[in-house]
Amino acid sequence: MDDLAYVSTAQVSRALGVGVTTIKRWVDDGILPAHRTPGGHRKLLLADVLRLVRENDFPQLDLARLRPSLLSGSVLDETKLSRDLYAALRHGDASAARFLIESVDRGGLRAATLADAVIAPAMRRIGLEWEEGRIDVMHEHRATQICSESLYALKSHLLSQAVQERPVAVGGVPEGQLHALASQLVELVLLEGGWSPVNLGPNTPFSSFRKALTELRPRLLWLSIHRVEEPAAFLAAYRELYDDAHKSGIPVAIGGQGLTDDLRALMPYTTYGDGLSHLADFASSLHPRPRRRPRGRPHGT
Amino acid sequence: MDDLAYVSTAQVSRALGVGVTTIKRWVDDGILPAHRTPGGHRKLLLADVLRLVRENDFPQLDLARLRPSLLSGSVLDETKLSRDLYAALRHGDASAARFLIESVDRGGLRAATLADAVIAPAMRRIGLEWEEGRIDVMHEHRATQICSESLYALKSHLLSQAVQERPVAVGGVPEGQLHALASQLVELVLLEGGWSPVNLGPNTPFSSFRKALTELRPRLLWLSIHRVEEPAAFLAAYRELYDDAHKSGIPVAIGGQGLTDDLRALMPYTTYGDGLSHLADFASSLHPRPRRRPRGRPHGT
DNA sequence: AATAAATAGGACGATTTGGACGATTTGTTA
DNA sequence: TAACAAATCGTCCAAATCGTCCTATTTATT
Repeated sequence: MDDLAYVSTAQVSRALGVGVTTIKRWVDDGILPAHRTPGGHRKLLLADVLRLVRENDFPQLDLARLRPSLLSGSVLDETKLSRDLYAALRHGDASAARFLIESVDRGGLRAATLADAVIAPAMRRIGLEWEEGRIDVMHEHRATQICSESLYALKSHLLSQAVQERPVAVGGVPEGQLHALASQLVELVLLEGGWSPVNLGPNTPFSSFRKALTELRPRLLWLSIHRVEEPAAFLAAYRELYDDAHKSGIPVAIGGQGLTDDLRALMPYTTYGDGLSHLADFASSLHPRPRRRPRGRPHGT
Repeated sequence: MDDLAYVSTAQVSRALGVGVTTIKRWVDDGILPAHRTPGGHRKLLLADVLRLVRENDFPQLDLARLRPSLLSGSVLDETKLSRDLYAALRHGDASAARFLIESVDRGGLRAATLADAVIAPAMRRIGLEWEEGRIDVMHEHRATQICSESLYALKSHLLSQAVQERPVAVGGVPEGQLHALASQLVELVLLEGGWSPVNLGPNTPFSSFRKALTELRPRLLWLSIHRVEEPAAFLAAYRELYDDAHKSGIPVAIGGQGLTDDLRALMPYTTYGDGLSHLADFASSLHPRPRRRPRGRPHGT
């Protein structure tokens, strides 16, 4: 009875902007396929609705309202997801990539898992192919853009069901570095963990992070490191920032593939170099997230 | 049905003071976009109607009649919007910014207007304050991130009601340049104009654009120029790209605040340096959407 | 002024839509 | 398991919309 792939007539009618009676008639006339419960209630397969809307020129108000999972019952397999995502990114299929990434949310996978087990492998593989000269930078850029866009869509989704009163976390990608994707993933992980992330984006000077510490008074600071050109200068600047944060009692989480073991050994705490799952755990140790149980009849969504 | 986004032909005809038949004809002629129910009833998006009204400068518009709740008092004023957006960005109020940017679409403003009259002034003002040292880079970065996020949300919205069969346009920001915002706005403008934009993002080598030309066979290439460090090298690389595109018969649109008059004078076609409205016009000349034809007897014969 | 082409708008029967109604089903809570 | 509230059912009917045909108006050319 937990099959989320089904939607009711009322849900569809709201999403398509027509009356409930009309939906019922469409089903009865065979325009919309539907199953019936023993009691006679119509159960529409979301996939059918979406297909008909796309194939014909149906009105469509807000299909996002029909959020429940499209993956009827099938267990989410991160490995397969990652492979599918890789294929979609490789061929520049934006809508497929977006669908896959959003399905992660619908399927109840954690954001940290999405990052570590789905997106990271896919992007790493694309990066590898680029280094081997099997694809152009163009493909890599296109993949990054599509990924970024899909992640923003997902964030928008998480944001819509977020509660108030969240501790602030500030972070970004230090100066000289452009890879914004990792920082976006951190945003998602923190958002899911009940935080209010403020992403300063790529190429942000260390001084700006320090400014943000005093002005925004976050309870966590994160840094994504993609590659370190000059370790000495980097370490010096980082230590200064770290001292600042330490004085204010603000923990620092730093990670990314640019964070080599050599580097890590020389840095004061706290790294999440082994993946965003580490960061998620660390963050939730700072701010244990209260769990809610949905109450009452409304099964809507 | 008092659902918010859709209106009927009769409602529009009353609000605009024209006959119902006329509205129907406009829809049938493609002047006014509309969806169809399976039964054949037209469903017009309020935003599309407002866009038409705004652009054709209707003499008598009783739009308050259409949706009092949506337009309550707020005659969309780009100047005010821009000021409000500036304030939201300045204070890091992401949800306010997102609301403002989405309200532009609800109110029927064109994407090009959003870019030229709302976002550009707000971001320019923030950039100015930064140069004058009145705010930190942090604020500028935060504003950019918030803007970017809101624009992605808007794009996602436009995408959900897009049709198939769109010509492809490819573009991005050339190497050495990081300001991705402008390219995002181009994406929106093209999307609204019926294109399928492929954004290669910031810091894309010229060679990649050329690769994209042969591989994706776009019908338009766009470049966003934020700042040119070495004009000579830039011009050389650009000319090479332009020649490639020209050979394939692909028009090139180039613009951005880095495109000074000096530079422009030395470049082969087609610039949109004066704003995205220019780009929108240019793009729609390549892929014309149905417009109101001039009345009377056609010229010549 | 006369003319042709294109748009505007009213009228018609036929079709579609959506709200209202009491009866029934469904999922959660006691 | 019983009780309950929310959601859905089927049916009926008024209102809205459809497509078509016909005529009036506007506009640019002759």
